[in-house]
Amino acid sequence: MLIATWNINGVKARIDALLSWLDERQPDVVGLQEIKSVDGGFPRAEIEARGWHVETHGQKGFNGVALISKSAPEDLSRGLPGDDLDEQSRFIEGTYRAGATAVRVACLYLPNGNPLGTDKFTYKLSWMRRLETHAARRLRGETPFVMMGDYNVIPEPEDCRDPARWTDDALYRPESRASYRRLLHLGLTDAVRASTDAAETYTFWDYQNGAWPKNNGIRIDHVLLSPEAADRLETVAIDKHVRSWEKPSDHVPVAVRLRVG
DNA sequence: ATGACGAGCGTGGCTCGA
Repeated sequence: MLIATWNINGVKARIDALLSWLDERQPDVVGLQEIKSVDGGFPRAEIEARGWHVETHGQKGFNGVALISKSAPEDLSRGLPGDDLDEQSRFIEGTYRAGATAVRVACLYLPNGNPLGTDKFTYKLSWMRRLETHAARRLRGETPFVMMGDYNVIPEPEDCRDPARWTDDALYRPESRASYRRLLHLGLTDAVRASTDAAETYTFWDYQNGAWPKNNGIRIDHVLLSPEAADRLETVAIDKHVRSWEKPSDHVPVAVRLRVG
């Protein structure tokens, strides 16, 4: 089962790239972040016309997440539990079946948190606490669980080109990194780091200052696996070539293949 | 040497992102 995450940075602006990538990659499930669309504005028809199933959790102007899949999910849920007053659309989750195997897949867009010293940073940290609580609950079950998305966290110094530039950024603050480590300590496996120790392994390159041609990137899009999912891990890929396409997102897809059946 | 990002919203120039 091929499961992927991609911060698409505006699904309406990126529909051609999305369709090309779906054709090429044929994922069983892909979680999108930053669709920047309400549910009614999502380009659902073009995607469904090619046989895909679409579930959205949109919001006007920014944020928004979606799950696109070959077959329809079961038990779909929208929104991260733990705060009924949170109106930002950043979480969607469903169960996908392949033969005898069911996999619970969560797609998340974790708050950026900048600038420091504002409620945006406290929102990020409180959102991460809620994610911890949710992950702990999912890990108590035995269904393979994949929790993936744009985490907006640079986990380690080697996950960026120039750590000194990020010291006062919410993506690299000790509090953000500690919270990410607490997720791992629950028993989740970072799929990319389980597959490679290679330097300069990135998933995002800024549009500005020639970041892509200079490979000045950061690794912030992560696929975390429960033990039951990690035991099934076959391959991990970062689809870097997509960053060279016309009108690209600043993020590229990250895909894992799990053994099922 | 200079200016060098992009989407959404909505029609000018903000907000938001990382």
